[in-house]
Amino acid sequence: MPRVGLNQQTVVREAARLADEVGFQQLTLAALASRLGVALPSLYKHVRGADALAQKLSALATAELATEMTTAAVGRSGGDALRAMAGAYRDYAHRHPGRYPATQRVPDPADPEHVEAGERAVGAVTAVLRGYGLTGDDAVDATRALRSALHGFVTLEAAGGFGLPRDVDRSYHQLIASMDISFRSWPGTGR
Amino acid sequence: MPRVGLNQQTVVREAARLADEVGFQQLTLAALASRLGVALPSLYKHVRGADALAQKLSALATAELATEMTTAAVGRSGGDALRAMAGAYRDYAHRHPGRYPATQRVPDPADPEHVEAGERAVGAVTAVLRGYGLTGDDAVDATRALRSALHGFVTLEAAGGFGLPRDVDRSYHQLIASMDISFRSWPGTGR
DNA sequence: AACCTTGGCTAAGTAGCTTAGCTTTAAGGC
DNA sequence: GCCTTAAAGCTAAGCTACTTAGCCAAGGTT
Repeated sequence: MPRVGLNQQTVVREAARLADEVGFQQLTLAALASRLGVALPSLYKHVRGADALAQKLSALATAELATEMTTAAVGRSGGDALRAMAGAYRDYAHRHPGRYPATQRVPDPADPEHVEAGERAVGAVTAVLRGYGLTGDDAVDATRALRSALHGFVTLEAAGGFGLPRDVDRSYHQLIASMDISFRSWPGTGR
Repeated sequence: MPRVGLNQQTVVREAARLADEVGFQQLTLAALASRLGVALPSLYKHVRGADALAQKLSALATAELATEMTTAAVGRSGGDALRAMAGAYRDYAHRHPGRYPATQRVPDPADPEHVEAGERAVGAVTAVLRGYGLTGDDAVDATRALRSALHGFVTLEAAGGFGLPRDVDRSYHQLIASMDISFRSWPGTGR
């Protein structure tokens, strides 16, 4: 039988494509193998198993997301940067419905690329917040707040949790606008 | 063989307990059956299958969460009500780590109790926002914002997504304080 | 007491993941 | 140009989990 010529990268990339098509939960080794034209156990030559594949997919998606967030914010500051980054975040989740959930996995400490990607993503947020004059503990709190808002919104939206007809784009716009206001007066919010 | 005397309610309740112990993803019919002292297929006399069980569990958890949110906010208004409700929300997620994820499932339209529970939960949020003078489209946007923030925070926290040592309780407090500020000036945030 | 509904059971089939161990390809050394 | 060998594929087999089919007994109803 002619070799297909796979390696870890091709396998993980195809898994990402498949996940976007069928959903992260429905990503299965069997489907992936048949997509790659290979018997299922052959995948084990390239990834250690289903869990390891999910972890690698997480690393890939996190790196992509970090890059898009960073790119969106570059050359902007303050509310401008915030809106651009938030837009890029939700846009990524829309374009890659199967990869996005993978980004929520905690980076594998043994995978330097994964760790680096996670740091880049958080760093992008931190950089935007620095434009509001937020540093130290305030920056940590604000980063958590922003990540919560973005992730929560995108997740609820994907789950179909927003039942009402009210335009979801506008709701997102309002959410980001409210975060902008919050960040401007952050240190005065509760201590 | 002596009958155990199960019914749907006992099965779902035990599933909730088990989920809290082992995690929602690890809730399995096999474990549930052995916990109830019954062979696995016997469960099918009470629930239609694994998916239906998850849906029933969602209904149970949503109802509980709605009740706790409502109870926390009763007799309070404005920021006071907001803080109480937000505290109850996160507290529920902490006390019931297995049930909480189940609440994110969209209610089954064919299950009136489930639908009602979902409406109660959203209604509790809406009621709090009415205390800020938010109604109509503004209320819809603000509800989505608040749900996103709460759900996002709790989810990231549960996933271990907050790596830094900075106190998570304080970050949550700051998040709620910032939402309070946002809601006070909501109509002026972006239109 | 006979009946029949219901809650339990065993058996068997499906899908998904994993491991073991074999074969063949094709790359590199001689 | 052949030989060796690492790597990439394969089949076979076993595990866990869910589901369906069909049987049997418990226990309430008439």
